Amino acid sequence: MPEESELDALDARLLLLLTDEPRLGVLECSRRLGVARGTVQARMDRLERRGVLRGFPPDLDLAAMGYGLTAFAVLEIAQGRRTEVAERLRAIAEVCEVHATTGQGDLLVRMVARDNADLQHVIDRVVNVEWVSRTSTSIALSTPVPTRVRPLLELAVE
Amino acid sequence: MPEESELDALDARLLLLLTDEPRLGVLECSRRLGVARGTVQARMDRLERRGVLRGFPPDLDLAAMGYGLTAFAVLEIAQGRRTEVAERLRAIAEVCEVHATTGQGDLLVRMVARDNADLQHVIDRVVNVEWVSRTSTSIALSTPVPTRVRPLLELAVE
DNA sequence: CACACACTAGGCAACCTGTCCAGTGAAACA
DNA sequence: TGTTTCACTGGACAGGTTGCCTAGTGTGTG
Repeated sequence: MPEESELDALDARLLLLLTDEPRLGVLECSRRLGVARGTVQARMDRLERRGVLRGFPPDLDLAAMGYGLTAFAVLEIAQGRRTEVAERLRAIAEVCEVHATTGQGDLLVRMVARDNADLQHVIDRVVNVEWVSRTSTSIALSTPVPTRVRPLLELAVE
Repeated sequence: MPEESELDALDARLLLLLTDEPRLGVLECSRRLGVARGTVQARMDRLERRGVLRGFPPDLDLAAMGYGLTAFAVLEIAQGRRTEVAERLRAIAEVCEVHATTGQGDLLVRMVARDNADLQHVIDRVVNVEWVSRTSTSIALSTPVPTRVRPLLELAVE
């Protein structure tokens, strides 16, 4: 039984369809793809089992929720304190994402805020976390390419 | 008619519920929240109209799809060429996200790759884009805080 | 006091879901 | 070559859900 972690064309077409119109049900998908309903159902089950398809979380627009500002911070932290720092960052609601990256113990943080005053406050909390030494923060002015997976799916369709 | 871009407690509880169990239908949500079905329906319609709720896109695990590596690049670009550079970056499938940030014309790029060789290839394509001057790239080793919105919703519940 | 508004509670037909089943073609195996 | 496995098709079924609508209630505003 080969690992087969690759997506075949049908998987990719299905995911592409769901990406464009997430509300579609299994039946409608089967019609659009020209396959039987059971097939679509089986594919979705398999994708979930394999962990490729995690689910269908609501896609929220933070800006529309009042969090119009996004900022990134690169944190340089004390040796061996990544876990502790990450934990403290996790406790800050406005911190939306943290990545540990190569380099001397760096963390890349994405955060949001309601306005400049709020952002100042959030940044303060982030950079004042214990064991954080040097930091450099920059504000997102625009997002020329919003988070996307579509192109990778298109590749998989062949 | 006030702007009212704020979420009230019910909105937040609904979104929280959908965040945890996205598959729930309107009826089930109404049961869990202890309100009438029509109310949930009305709230969801309103959230969509306001642009807060964009939809329910499939959440794909790129690692499970074979793209196990994530890298970030900060690009310094020639004055006034942000649009052109962004366009060329958009054409690269592995580029999953681009933000324009404060600083001297910087772009923050997130990209993925299948393995080290592939990553090398992707990075090359990104940093060789026209008008890109200095670049600095780092590889994501882990993600202590995966993309999340939940804490902000919890704040809104009060 | 009247009106608008949000919510509740219920009813209806059309549709979809989960779950079976039998039949087919192709690839893998002995 | 004959057999088994597997994915897919096409169809069936009951039960739940959706979209849509109506009527009644309570609250806040002018």
